[in-house]
Order: sequence, then C-alpha cells, then structure tokens
Amino acid sequence: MKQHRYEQIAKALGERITSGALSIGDSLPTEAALCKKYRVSRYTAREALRRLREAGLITRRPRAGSTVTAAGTSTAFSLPLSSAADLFRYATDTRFVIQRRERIHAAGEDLAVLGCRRGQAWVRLSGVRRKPGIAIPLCLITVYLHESLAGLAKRLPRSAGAIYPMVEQELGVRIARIDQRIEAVPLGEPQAAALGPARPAKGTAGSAPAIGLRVRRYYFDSRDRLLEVSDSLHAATAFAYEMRLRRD
Amino acid sequence: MKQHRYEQIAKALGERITSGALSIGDSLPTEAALCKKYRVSRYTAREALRRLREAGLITRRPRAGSTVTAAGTSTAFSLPLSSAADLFRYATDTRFVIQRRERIHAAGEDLAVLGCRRGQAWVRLSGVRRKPGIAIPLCLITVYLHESLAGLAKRLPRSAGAIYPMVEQELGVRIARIDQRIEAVPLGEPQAAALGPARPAKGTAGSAPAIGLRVRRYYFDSRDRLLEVSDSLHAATAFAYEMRLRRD
DNA sequence: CCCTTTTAATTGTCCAGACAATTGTACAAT
DNA sequence: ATTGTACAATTGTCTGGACAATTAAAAGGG
Repeated sequence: MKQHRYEQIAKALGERITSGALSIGDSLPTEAALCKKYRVSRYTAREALRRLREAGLITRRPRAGSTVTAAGTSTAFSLPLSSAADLFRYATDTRFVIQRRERIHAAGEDLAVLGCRRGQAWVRLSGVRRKPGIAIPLCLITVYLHESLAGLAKRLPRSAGAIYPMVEQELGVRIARIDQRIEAVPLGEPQAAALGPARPAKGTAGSAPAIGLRVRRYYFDSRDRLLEVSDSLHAATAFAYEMRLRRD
Repeated sequence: MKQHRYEQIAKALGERITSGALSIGDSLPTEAALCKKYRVSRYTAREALRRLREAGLITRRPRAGSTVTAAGTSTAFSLPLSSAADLFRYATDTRFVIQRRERIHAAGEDLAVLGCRRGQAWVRLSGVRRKPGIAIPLCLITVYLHESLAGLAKRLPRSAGAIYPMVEQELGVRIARIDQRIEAVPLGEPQAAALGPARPAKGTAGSAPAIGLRVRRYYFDSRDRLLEVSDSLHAATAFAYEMRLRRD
C-alpha cells in the first residue's frame, strides 16, 4: 500500500491536530515551510493542505495562512449540504449495501414513516451505507420506493450509489421537492452495536446512553406525488448534519 | 469581475450538462483535449474538471475519462430565501430572553464553537428562547456577536426576537450565508431540568437518558466574515428539525 | 486613541514538462 | 464462449518556476 507524499504530510499534520498538539485557532506551517521541511514541491504541500481543508479541519486565507477550525475528534463524519448536488455527491462516494428487499403494504411502523394510506403497496430496501475502506457503516438505512418503481428495485445492484437520480430516469419525472426531518433518538442495542465501534464495554445497561440522529427524506415529483422515502440512522458520536443557506 | 480560466472552462462544460447536450453516462473531453481546445496547461484543465467533480456533476477514472453522473440536478435544489425567511419567522414569534451578557476572548469551549483565532474578542449572550404563554422554554441558547457589534449587544432589550436582522442594520451589511450544524447530544442534569417538563420521576440515574438536539448557526457577510454565531439546545422529545428543498 | 495608508507575507492561479498507476480494449489462446 | 495477456489511453502524482490577488500587520496621520 503505497502512500503518496501528500497523504503522508496530511496525515502528519492531521495527527498534530487530533492529538491536541495543535488546537483550534492555531496556525499550521505555511506552504513554503512545508516545502522546505518535507523537501517537496509546492504542488505537493498544497495538495496535503487541500485534503485537510476538504476534511473540514482547517481553513486557509491569503496572508493569514492555514488555521485549525476543528479538532476532528468530535464527529468523524459530517454531511455538508448546500444543495441537492451535495446530497448526490455524498451518496456517490458512499455505497448503499442492500441487505433486504421486500414488497410491503403500508402498516405499523412503515405506515408511520410513509404517512400514506393504510395498505398502499411499496418496496422496502434496507441495509447500510458504507464508505469504501472503512469497516463501520456510516448509517443504517431503509429506502421505500413507490410500487411503480418495483422494476427499478429489482434491477438495483446489491451495492448502489444515489437512488433518486435513478428514480428520475426510470419514470422520466423530476424530483421537484425534498422534505427532510431530522431528530435525535435513543439507539436500541442492535442498532448501537451495528453503528458503534467499541462501546465503552461493561455491559451494565444504560451506563452510556447510545444516541442516534435520524434523518428522513421525502422525495416528491412536480405533482406532489411521493415517490421515495429514505430513513437513515446515524450514530450521534460520529455524525453531524451540516448545511449551508445562501442568499444571492 | 475577473473570471479565472478554469472557471470559464468549468462553466462551459457545466452548461453542456445542464442544458442536456450531455446526459448521464456520456463522456466529457479528456484533459488533453481540453488543453488543446482552450489553449491552457493541464493544471488549468484539471482544475476545471476538479470543480465539476466537487459539484457532483461528474466522476473521473483513469483510462475511462470523465463521465456525467448527474443530469441537470446540479444547482437546482437550494433554499436561499424561503429558509432564511422561515428562520426569521420562527425567531419573531418566539422571544430570546437574555439572562447573561459578557465580553469574552475566544478560549476553551467558546473557541471550539467559534472556530476563530484564539483570543479574538466577542460578546456572548446566553439565555432561553420562549414561546409566549408556554412555561417550558423551547431551547437554551447562546449567541456570540463579533466585537464590532458590542454597541448593539448593549442596546439589546432583555427580550428580543431575531438577532441577525439587527446585525444587518447595525453594520449596514447583508448576511449572505448561514451555515448550520445539527447534532444529537446527551443532556446534562441542569439542561434536562430546564428543558424537560416532568421527567419520568424516580431519579435512578440513567434510567431515561435525556437527549438533546443542538443546532448551531454561523452567520457570514458577503465577504465571508463571521459576524454572529448562535448555539441552541432543544429537547429531543419535543423538537424535530424539518426543512424543504425545492427545485424551480 | 482611532482611522487610513502602505507594506509585505501568504495563498491563488497558471505554465511546461515528467513519470507512475490504473484500466478499457483488442487480440490471442484455450 | 470464456479466459488470459499485452497494449495504450487516460488520469494521478510530482517537480520547479512565475506572477497576481488578498489581506494581516505595521506605519503614519489626524
């Protein structure tokens, strides 16, 4: 496993941040200093800093240099959202591993999530979302597809990226609106086990209340027909939901 | 407004995608082709493609080139005004009851929230947000104002509505961007007591883990200067965050 | 003391070139 | 028809240089 030069540098700097040697507000070495220290070209030093910025650890400004903005230890993953494009990109560099695939008729808990008429036919896909190379899944996820998408559901590979563009293509419609609902919920034992790495041991129930962040998304077409619902459950210790609102 | 070379190229390619001239699965010109066509170095061509990838429009693989992965859905969903207006409306029919008002220099926990340089001067207001006629506060809230707003902070009444319009008026600037971060956190004893109505009694510690939803908002002006930060803590049992993404 | 101007340090953009790593394609062999 | 192999197209990584744009900090003026 060859590690690239810029990865080594990014890793070294990242560890100085996560270990606390550099804390929030501190400055990192300038590009010129990194070039000299590691004997690399400016391209390589910039690439290392670029990765750190994309990881949300630092910000960079001309003349001010690179500044630590997050300790990195708190939440391992965050979902920066400023548009549906981000939603899509998040989905494309993670993979939806489908573990179950069923036809259902809305009832019980499913009905509560869907909010449709009782008995309406849907396809339910459940599984986890993974980031390649990382053992712990990012979240547990259940996707409901409208019965008119049963054909698509069958053809879906065991491991898929974003769903809603496929829905658009399948039906030839446009997703015109996405409603989101975010809430904090307690995690059950099996859920916590699936999402958490090592729980602090000592199975004395309730010692460390496992907390989750549940995100539900409802996808509507231009005539307000509900086509898809996704329900994902993240470990609160490893996930924060970020979004950006712009005003032009 | 000078537009950089790679921005021009990215824009040209992006328009071919959003206009439908290129659809999902189609290939973009290779880097070499772009270099030749636009008379630029490979650095510039790569930078253009990199932006498109970061925008979620394309994926790139060695030998396979650049492939369109998202159709016109690029800049589509965003909620520039509707949400800012909703944010405003939410704040105006509730009231921010200020309980403490201090000048601080960024350090410790404040620094972690602000993510600015250590020692920078801010004004911190803390209190609760209430809905008139309801006994239990909606949330605990801390607001940080940039030192240039110290005058405003002094004049604020004990009970105020939305803060950011006042910030805009005070400095004569426009809030151009609001970053939000939502996470689930465990509630401490005093916080749970302040937010919760009747806890299920029986103080047997840990029996009912109190869960909160923390929402942080960062308000930036058009030059990306951070002017205001709000940090609010809601009881999970009584609060869910809902939003709607539209596409015109 | 506060405000404006200048200066210089730092990142941002861009060029021209080199080699490495990956992988789709075509062709050969079974 | 399937499998394996060689080829070559394409992106990924990296060097060393140059100038532009931005802006924090210093210097100066009221």
